[in-house]
Amino acid sequence: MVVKALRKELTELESCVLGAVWLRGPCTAYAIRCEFAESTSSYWSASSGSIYPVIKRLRALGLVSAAADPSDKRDKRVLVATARGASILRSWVRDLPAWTGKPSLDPIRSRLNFIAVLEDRAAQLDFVERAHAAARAQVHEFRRQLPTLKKTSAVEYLTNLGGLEEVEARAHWLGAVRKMLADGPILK
Amino acid sequence: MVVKALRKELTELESCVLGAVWLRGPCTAYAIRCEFAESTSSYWSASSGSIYPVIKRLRALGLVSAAADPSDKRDKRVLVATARGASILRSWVRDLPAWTGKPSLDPIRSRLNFIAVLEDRAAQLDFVERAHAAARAQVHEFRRQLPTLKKTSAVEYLTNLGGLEEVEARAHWLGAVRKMLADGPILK
DNA sequence: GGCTCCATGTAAGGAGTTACATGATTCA
DNA sequence: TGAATCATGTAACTCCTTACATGGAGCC
Repeated sequence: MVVKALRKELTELESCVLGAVWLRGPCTAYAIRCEFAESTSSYWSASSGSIYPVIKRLRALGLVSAAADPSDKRDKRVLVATARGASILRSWVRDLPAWTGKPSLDPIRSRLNFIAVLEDRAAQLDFVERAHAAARAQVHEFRRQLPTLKKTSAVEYLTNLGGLEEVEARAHWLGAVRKMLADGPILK
Repeated sequence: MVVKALRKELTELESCVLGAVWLRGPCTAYAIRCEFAESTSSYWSASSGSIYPVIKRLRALGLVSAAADPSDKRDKRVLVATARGASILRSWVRDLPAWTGKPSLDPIRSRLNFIAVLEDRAAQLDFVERAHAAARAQVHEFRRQLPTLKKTSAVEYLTNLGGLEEVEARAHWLGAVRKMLADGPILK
């Protein structure tokens, strides 16, 4: 395996796949794919068309190694993160780029910018209330699954707690938007 | 101008550009570009290489119309959203897809998943504390500029309030992570 | 005359998406 | 024996990115 130089930083997806291999390995690419698919915060499709090329790149960079499983007649390959892979992962985690401190791209916030396109108060209120309801539903979803995680894994518990607090904040904010819209003039 | 059919939904960027033209128009593509560049939540580079092709597509779809300014010797074109554009924008704002209810992709949360790669407690604590400090800095940044927005524009005030509440939640969460790490065992 | 800002674009490339394709294994 | 799952991949496409290219307008 020829190890290519890192011409630039890994993408978020590449880093997360590397992390998953480091954390769960030895395991197959398929297992990683399933984990991404089941994950609550699956912002990636994690289809075979994305995951296998990512693994290929990580292997070419010498960050992940793959060994064929002789007991399996299929093309099953067992992945492990290399020492170099762990080192790159470590600096990805540690060296927070400046943009990671900024708020994320919230699709509700994006849409609220143009709420004036909804011409009457009823339509604006309806929009805000549906977004609010969706946020509260997500809060309940997180609250439902947090207790089991608390027993299983401290890290998984904490990451899900982060998701919970984010959607709680969104729900709280939308409550304020709703109140401002109900009490004040139409937004334009 | 031949109007193409919408073969699928607009991307978030395309919708936001359409929204900006609808809101600020008549204006040039350059003005839109500047607005995106200055925006706090600029998740897009908004370079000319992205903005002009987007405008081109929106024009081809008949959502934005462009008129040459005879008083200007340059290739200056003044953009306005068409009625069809306003209608598409309206449904983009109104019809929230299911995924918009989910928590966003938080790079800190992504990294926390693999915090075990930082091998000693000091390194883990250092990571959490730096993320915490960055979040609090962002909170102060938002708090600083909110009062002026309150007077200027209700919508801009509300969207920035949303950003503030998100980073406040993140800061609060990282405080909890810090405490758990300081009081309990190392994360793995 | 040169510098900065206004203004519009193209070209090459990368990363991720959907859709397609293949075959072994396991279990009812 | 047939269906679901395990397992790996390719092909075409889209969108966005960086870098490059051009030229007028205004100002010192």
